[in-house]
Amino acid sequence: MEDIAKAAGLSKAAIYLYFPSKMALLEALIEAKVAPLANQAQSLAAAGAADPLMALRMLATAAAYRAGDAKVFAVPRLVIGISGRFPEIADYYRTNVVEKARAALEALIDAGKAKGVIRDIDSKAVTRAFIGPLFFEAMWTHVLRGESAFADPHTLIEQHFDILLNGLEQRA
Amino acid sequence: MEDIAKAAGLSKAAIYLYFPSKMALLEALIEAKVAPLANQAQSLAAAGAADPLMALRMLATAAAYRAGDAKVFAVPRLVIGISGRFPEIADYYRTNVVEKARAALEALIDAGKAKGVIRDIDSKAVTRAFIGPLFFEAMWTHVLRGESAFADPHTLIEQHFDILLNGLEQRA
Amino acid sequence: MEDIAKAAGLSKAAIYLYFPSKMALLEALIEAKVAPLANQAQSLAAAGAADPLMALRMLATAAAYRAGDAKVFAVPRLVIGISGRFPEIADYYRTNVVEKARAALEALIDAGKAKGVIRDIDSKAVTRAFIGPLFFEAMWTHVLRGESAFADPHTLIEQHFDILLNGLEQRA
Amino acid sequence: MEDIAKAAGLSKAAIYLYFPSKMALLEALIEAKVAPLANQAQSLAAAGAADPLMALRMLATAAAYRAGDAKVFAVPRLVIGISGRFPEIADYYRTNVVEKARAALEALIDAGKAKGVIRDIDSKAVTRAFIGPLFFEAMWTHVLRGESAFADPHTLIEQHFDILLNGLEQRA
DNA sequence: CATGAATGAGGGTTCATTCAT
DNA sequence: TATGAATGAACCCTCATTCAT
Repeated sequence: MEDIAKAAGLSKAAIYLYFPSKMALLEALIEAKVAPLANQAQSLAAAGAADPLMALRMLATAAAYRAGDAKVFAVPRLVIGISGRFPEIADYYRTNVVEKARAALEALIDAGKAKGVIRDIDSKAVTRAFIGPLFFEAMWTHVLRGESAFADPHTLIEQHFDILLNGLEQRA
Repeated sequence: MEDIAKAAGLSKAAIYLYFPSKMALLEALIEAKVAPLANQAQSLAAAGAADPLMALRMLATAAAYRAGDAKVFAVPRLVIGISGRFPEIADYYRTNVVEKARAALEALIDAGKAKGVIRDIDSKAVTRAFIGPLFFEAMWTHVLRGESAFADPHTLIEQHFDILLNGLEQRA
Repeated sequence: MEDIAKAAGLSKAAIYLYFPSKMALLEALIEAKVAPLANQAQSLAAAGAADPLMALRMLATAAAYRAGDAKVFAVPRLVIGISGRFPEIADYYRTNVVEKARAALEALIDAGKAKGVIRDIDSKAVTRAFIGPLFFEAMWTHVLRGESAFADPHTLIEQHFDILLNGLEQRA
Repeated sequence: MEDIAKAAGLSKAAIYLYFPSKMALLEALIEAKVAPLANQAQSLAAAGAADPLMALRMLATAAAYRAGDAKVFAVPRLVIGISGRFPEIADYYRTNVVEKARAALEALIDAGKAKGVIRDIDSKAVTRAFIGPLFFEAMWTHVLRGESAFADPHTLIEQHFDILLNGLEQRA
C-alpha cells in the first residue's frame, strides 16, 4: 500500500478515501489492468467472426504485449499470491477476467469451426492451448526471472501460432 | 510458517529443528514435491530417445497427475506468492526445477527432430507449448477454483497432445 | 525495543516511524546521550592547551556528572549488553565516542607534556588511568547497585585527581 | 545455553541436571571464573602485609592475565548484559566478587599506610584507581574490540603502577 | 545420567488499517 | 480532500526451559 500511495503521490491514509480496503483496490486494479484485455476479447469475438484466426492472432498479440509488462502482470501475480488467504479475490478474477476471456475465445473458435478453418476440437482444450503458453511465458519472465521471450513479441506470437495451428508433427 | 507448523501438528519453533530457515524449508519442499517430476523428465530424456513422442506423452501424463494434486501444486503456488519478498526461492525453482525440465524436454524434442517425427521449430517455443497448457489448467483448478480438467486426466492429455501434435487447423 | 516503546508511550511499531532499525535507534541514542561528552572533550582539547590540567579536571567533572546519571549510563550499558549480538554497535561506539574522547584526552596530555606539567608517560596508559576509575564507579553504581560516589561528585573528582596527579606513594 | 552445552559435550537438556536454571549456572560460572581472583586477593591481603605494594602488584598482574582472557571476561560481561532484567545476579556479583576484592584491597592499602609507604588517601578511591583502568582496558578489548594492551601484560602493569604510585605530575 | 523433541515467550521488523486534525 | 501519527496483528526467527524416554 505504501508503494502504491507513493506512486500515486498520496499518503497511505488517502488511499482509503478512494478504496475501502486493499482488496477493493485490487479489484479496481483488475478492472483497470487486466479486464480490458478480456473486454477486448469480447469485442473481437463480436466483430471478428469474418476472420476468426486473424482475430485470435490479434488477441494473442495484445495479450503478449500486456503480459510482458511487469506492471500489468503484477496483478494476476498478486491474485495468485493472496488467493490462499482471500479466495474471493480469485473468484472475482475468474468471473470477471478469465471466464469472460475464455467465453470470447470459445466464440471465436466456434466461428472458426463454422467457417471450416478450425478442426472440431474441444473448445475448453483450445482456449487452454491458446492462453497457457503465453501465461507460462509471463511466469517464466516475471516470477522466475528467466530470459524473456517478450523481448521479441513478434517472434513469440509467430512461434505460438505456428505450433498452435500446425502442430509439431512432421507431415509428408 | 505458522500454517505449515499447524499442518504438521507442531509449534512454529519446532520447524526450526528440521529446517534452518524458511528458504531451506521451501527448498526441501520443492525437492520433495516437484523436483521428482523434473528428474523423471531427465530420466525419460536419457531413455526415451527411441520414441520421443511416446516419452513426451508419458511425461505429460505424469505432470498432469502431479499438477492435479493440490498438495503438489501448493509448492509452485507458494513460490509465486513469496517470489516478491524472496526472489532467491524463485531463482532456486527456476534453476532446479524448470530449467532442468526444459532441458530434458528440449533433448526429447531434438531427438524427435533427428528422427524426423517433429518439425524444425524453436525448442524453447515447443517446451512453452508443452508445459503452458498444463500449467494454466493447474492455475485454473487450484487458484481460480474453476471446474477442473484434471478430473479426467486421460482426456486432458489426449486433447493436449492432439492439439500439440496436429494443430488446430483444418487440413484437406 | 518493547521496553523503549513502552517508556516512550508508543507501540513497538511506532518506533519505526522515527528510526529505521534498532541499530539506527541506538546510534541516535549514543549521539544524544554520550557523544556530547566526546565532543566536549574535543572542544576542550582545542581550547584548553593553555592549562591542560585544568581542562582535564573540567572534563572529568563533566564526565562524572554524566556517568552518574542513570539515563546516560544506560546507553553504554545497553551497548555492552547487546555487543555480542550486534558487534557493529560496539564498533560504532568505539569509533564515535571512545576513540574520539581518547584522542582529545591524548591531545591534552601531550599539551601537558609540552608545558612540562605532565611527565613523559605513555598516552594510552594515561587515558586509561583517567577514564577507568570513573567508568568503574559508574558500573559499581548503576550495574552493581553499590553505594555511589557520584552522590558527591566534587569529592569524587578531588580524590580522582589527587591520585592521578600525585600517585599513592608517600614521598619525603 | 546451546553453546555451553556444546562446549561441555552435553545436550542442552543435560545442563539442567547440573544447574536448575541459567542464573544458577551463571552463579557457578562466577564462582569458577572470577571469584578465584577475589579469593586470591583475600589470601594476599592476609599474607602480604609485609610488602603491600608488592602484593598489590602481584594482584594486578593476576587480574590483568585474567581480564585479558575473553572466556573469563565473558562472565562480568554477561552479568552487565542481564543486570537490567536480573538485578539479583548483579547483587550476587557485587557481594561475592567485587566487595570481597575491594575489602582485600583496602586491607592491603591500610597495611601500606601503616607501613608509611602509601599516603593517607580514601581507600575506596584507591581501589577505584586500582581496578578501574584494568576494567576499562578489558571493556576496550573485549567489548569495543579495540587494540588490546593485554597483548603485553608486563608493560600494561608497569604503566599502571607507574601512574598509580607516582602520578602524572612532573616534579622537580 | 542423558537425550531428542518440543514449546512459550520474546526478539526485531513490516504492513494494512485507523483516526484526530 | 488529505495527512501525520499511530497501532494490532502478523512476519521469520531465537532461546531458556521441559519432558517422555
